[in-house]
Amino acid sequence: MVAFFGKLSKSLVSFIPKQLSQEILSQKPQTAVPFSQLQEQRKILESKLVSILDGCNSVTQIQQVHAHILRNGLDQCCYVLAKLVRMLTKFEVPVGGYPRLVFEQVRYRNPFLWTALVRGYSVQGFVKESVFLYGCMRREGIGPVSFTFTALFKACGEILDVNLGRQIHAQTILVGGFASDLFVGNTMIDMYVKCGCLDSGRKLFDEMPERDVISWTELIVAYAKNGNMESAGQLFDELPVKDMVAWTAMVTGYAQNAQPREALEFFERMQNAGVKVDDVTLVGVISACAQLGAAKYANWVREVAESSGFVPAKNVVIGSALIDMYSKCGSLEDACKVFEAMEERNVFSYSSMIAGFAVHGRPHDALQLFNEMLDTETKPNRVTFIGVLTACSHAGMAEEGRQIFASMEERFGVPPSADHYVCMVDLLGRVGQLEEALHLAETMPLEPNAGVWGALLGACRIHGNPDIAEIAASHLFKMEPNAIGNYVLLSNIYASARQWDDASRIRKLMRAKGLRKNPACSWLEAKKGVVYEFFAGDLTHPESSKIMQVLEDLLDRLKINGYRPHLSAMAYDVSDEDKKRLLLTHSEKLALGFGLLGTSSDSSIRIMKNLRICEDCHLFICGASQITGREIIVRDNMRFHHFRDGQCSCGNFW
DNA sequence: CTAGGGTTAG
Repeated sequence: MVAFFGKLSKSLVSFIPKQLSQEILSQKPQTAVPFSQLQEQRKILESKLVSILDGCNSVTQIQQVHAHILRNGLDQCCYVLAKLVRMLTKFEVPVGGYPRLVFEQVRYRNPFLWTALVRGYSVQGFVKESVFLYGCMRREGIGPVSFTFTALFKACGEILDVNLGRQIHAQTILVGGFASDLFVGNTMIDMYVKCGCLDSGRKLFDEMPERDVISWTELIVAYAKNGNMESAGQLFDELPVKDMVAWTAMVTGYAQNAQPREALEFFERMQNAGVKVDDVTLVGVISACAQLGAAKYANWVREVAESSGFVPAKNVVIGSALIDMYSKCGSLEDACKVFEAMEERNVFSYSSMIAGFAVHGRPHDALQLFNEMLDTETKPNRVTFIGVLTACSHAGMAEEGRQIFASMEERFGVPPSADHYVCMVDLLGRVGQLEEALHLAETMPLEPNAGVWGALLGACRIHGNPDIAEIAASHLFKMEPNAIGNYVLLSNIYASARQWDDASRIRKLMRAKGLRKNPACSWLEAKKGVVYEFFAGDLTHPESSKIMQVLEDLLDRLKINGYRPHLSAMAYDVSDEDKKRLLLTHSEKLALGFGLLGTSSDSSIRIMKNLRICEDCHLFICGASQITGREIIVRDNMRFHHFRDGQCSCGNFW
């Protein structure tokens, strides 16, 4: 019987279309007897079978139960069969096949049986069919139950069809009573916010007769995703009973909105409130630590995770988050260790590790890992390719990059986005093919974003091409009129090309727009996790004279090795002596001087900077790493530079 | 049946 049925269902799966046929639905079904009015014996029987079905964890097991039902002439027990349909669709059995067949074999259909099918269609993404079936159900005079509506709203949220959602919303009121059902209300809020109609969701929330922590949390998350942490916080404060999920939503919300300190503060409050923490909470905290980029936090969060009993090797999400965090905190070794130890790896783990290699200037490791990833079942996604292309770009591997870019769509089904074009323009630009990069930007099939022109402008700085720089900048000034960096870059490109008038014209433009340079700032962590900050030209640090002495000494020794201060990019109308002085007090040099003074000679010096490292400092630190024999790691706002023995991992492209 | 998660660019 089982074998026979297995065969039958298989053939039906392939023959019954997923689209609903009018013919089948026009058969006359009849309303079933309500469960409460069933005979006692039948009640017991159905309940028993339902609990057996609940325990099934494969389609084969469900088929066995079904065979038993048919064998014993119970094929009109619609409560059990509704459960059966529900279980089948849970296992992603196509709803047009087997579950549909079960539905049709029952003559006396109850709301649960109908709903099971409505749900089935909706979870499999056949929303229109699901709604159509709901219409049929209504025509037959079958009243919906609350999860008929939750299924429909969930589907609308998936396909972002708010108009359909509003129609069904109207139905909940028309049919009566369902609009005030808590479950239905919550799914409606979720539907509205998923569709981007936060106001509708909020209105619904305000009008709901009954709300629970889930209703609140849904809105808190919606505000957070909209970048409105103020409203999220307000709601959170008003929330009478806060649970772990609500707290986590706040922690994660701050982390996702680039407010890592607030995220950590919230996490602390959460712990003080005695709320339990789980892996989801920790992922938010780890992400906040990644943004802070400090080893101090990295070590702290790892301890928190371990003391909460979460092992990175056994939790793929925690592991992936840690890989990202360690690589952003400058410790590629720790990132690798986590990656190696992981028992399961997915596209996030690989992408994070690949991006880690790319940003730390190890393109070959990135590409090797990409190839290893392809050997596994893991499919790369658009983010993976950003990492891979960035790696190619840093290694100057234009040809490999081109090939991978071309293979994205045809081999991996990932259509290149504007961001991938950014990588390609960057790739071509870095190797000096500026004309080609410009051509790509001008002819790409998508609308070029600011990143595309920014990459081109950056390449013009490396290769000193003011003409193409002007084209790129003209786009950028329109797209990002207030982004100071673009003006600075263009002005420096002009200055390097000795086009002083143009350079000062740009400076004037900046002034006219009221734009002021962000003060350059570098910082480093000394012992005990104390952070020291240095601003360019700022000699107020108590050890400034010692720091300057160290730098002067270094400068003298570097000059012997052939170093010359890189003055050309400075557009200031001051004497060369003053320029040299200004250069020597760049924030990253001050931090370096302090690092050489204040840390033991066997450890590496880790400096962070809020802007891109300057050309002169890059040269200076390269030399310093050779003279002092120290490893110096600088994280600027773009990437990591590992200086060792007079070489930098970025290959002088940055 | 309803709520919170990790990767990306100049």
